[in-house]
Amino acid sequence: MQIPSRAPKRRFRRKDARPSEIVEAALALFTDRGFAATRLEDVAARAGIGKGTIYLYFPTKEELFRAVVRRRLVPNLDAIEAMIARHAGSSAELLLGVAARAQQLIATDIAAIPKLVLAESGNFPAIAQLYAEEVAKRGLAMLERVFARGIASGEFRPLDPHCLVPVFTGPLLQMALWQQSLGRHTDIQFDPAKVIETHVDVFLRGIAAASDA
Amino acid sequence: MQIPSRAPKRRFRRKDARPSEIVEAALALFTDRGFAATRLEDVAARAGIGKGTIYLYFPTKEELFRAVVRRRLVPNLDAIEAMIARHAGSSAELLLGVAARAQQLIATDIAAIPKLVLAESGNFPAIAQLYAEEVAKRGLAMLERVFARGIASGEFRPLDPHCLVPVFTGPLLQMALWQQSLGRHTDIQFDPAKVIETHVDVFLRGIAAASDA
DNA sequence: TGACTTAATGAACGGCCAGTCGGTAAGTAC
DNA sequence: GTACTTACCGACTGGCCGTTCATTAAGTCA
Repeated sequence: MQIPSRAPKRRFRRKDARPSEIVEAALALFTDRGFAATRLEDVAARAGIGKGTIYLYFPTKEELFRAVVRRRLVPNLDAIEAMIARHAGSSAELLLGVAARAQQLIATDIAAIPKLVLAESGNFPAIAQLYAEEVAKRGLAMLERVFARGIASGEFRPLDPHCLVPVFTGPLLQMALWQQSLGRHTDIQFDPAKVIETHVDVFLRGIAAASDA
Repeated sequence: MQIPSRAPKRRFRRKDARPSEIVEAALALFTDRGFAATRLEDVAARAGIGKGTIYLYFPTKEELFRAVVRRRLVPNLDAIEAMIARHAGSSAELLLGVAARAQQLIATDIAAIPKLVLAESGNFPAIAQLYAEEVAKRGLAMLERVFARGIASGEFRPLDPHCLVPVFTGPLLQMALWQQSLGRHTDIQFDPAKVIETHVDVFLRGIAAASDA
């Protein structure tokens, strides 16, 4: 019934490489169009394959999104977790390291993922849950421990570690979101490196136990 | 051609009240479904009118969104601006007041607007621009002035006022976004009041010029 | 009361796209 | 070579929803 319209394109069979290529293409398009507005046909085109091929590897568009989060974001969290585990110096130095790492990530396309999750959490609870469990919960626990340690050692003031987490991450998140959304539609500019440097400076001074510069 | 199917619903003519009612219904639905996923038919139903009626007052769905931003968010910005203008005490007290005001707003449905703008900025540049010009730019200038004043008076350390703005607003934004998205899909809880209190405490101590508690 | 104005209605239209599936061709075994 | 397996393709379907517009009825005025 279907007349293969014209010159059929050259095919290659590469079962192993496909999933990563699709995830890569999907993140790139989700990043600048949003999840809902991205057509799977375009993802396929960018990955250099046909639309149907995506369905050989991912059962639905939503599952593809979950794969993007798992393959691109979670490994970075692992790396930060490892960094914290192996750290020996002061807690303040550790936070500086975490912030530096976050700043690196903000410069990559990975920074778009939080925006996407935020935007789609209403329509795709499964995505929100994945992110909450595998990203937010882990990151929260991680930072709470860092703060608790610094307080226990007398380095930081005795503030609630749970409350300190969003205080610390808020400005980092704001930089990531700004770059991914409003920053593209206005002449207002922020230099993420400078803002984060200021933030860490202010934050560390603000939680320091006593005399400290 | 169209057979008015069944018992036509009772009509009322209320030209003046319609726009606000529509905006109200739209914000409520946008809030928990997102902009793209909200059907105009549902907005109409919630406002107690027919679908076509919306088009008597708003030319497109996008324009309706712009109206939501303008009617609900901008007046609050005006209020904060006025508060700053009339303030006489220290800059630290002023920032406390601004944070308290933000905390109040976070408890209302207005907190959903930033999430919506963020989410749709890619697909609707006009919305991003409206927000950037009439909300972000004004808010930025406002806070920069507060910081500059505090620095000039010797109350704050000489940090870059431009960089301080996202440092100050980041945690506030994060609380608003958390409540509107992830907070609904996980058992991780934050008490916005406590987090903001901690933030302001840490922030003020972090930017204070010298000895100060 | 009847003529007129205009707010309000909702069926129908048109365009879009996730997901399906019959079919093609690259690779493989013999 | 021939038969077979399976990665891959893309036209098509079905449903959704923003927008239109012919029609209806509420209000107004003489």
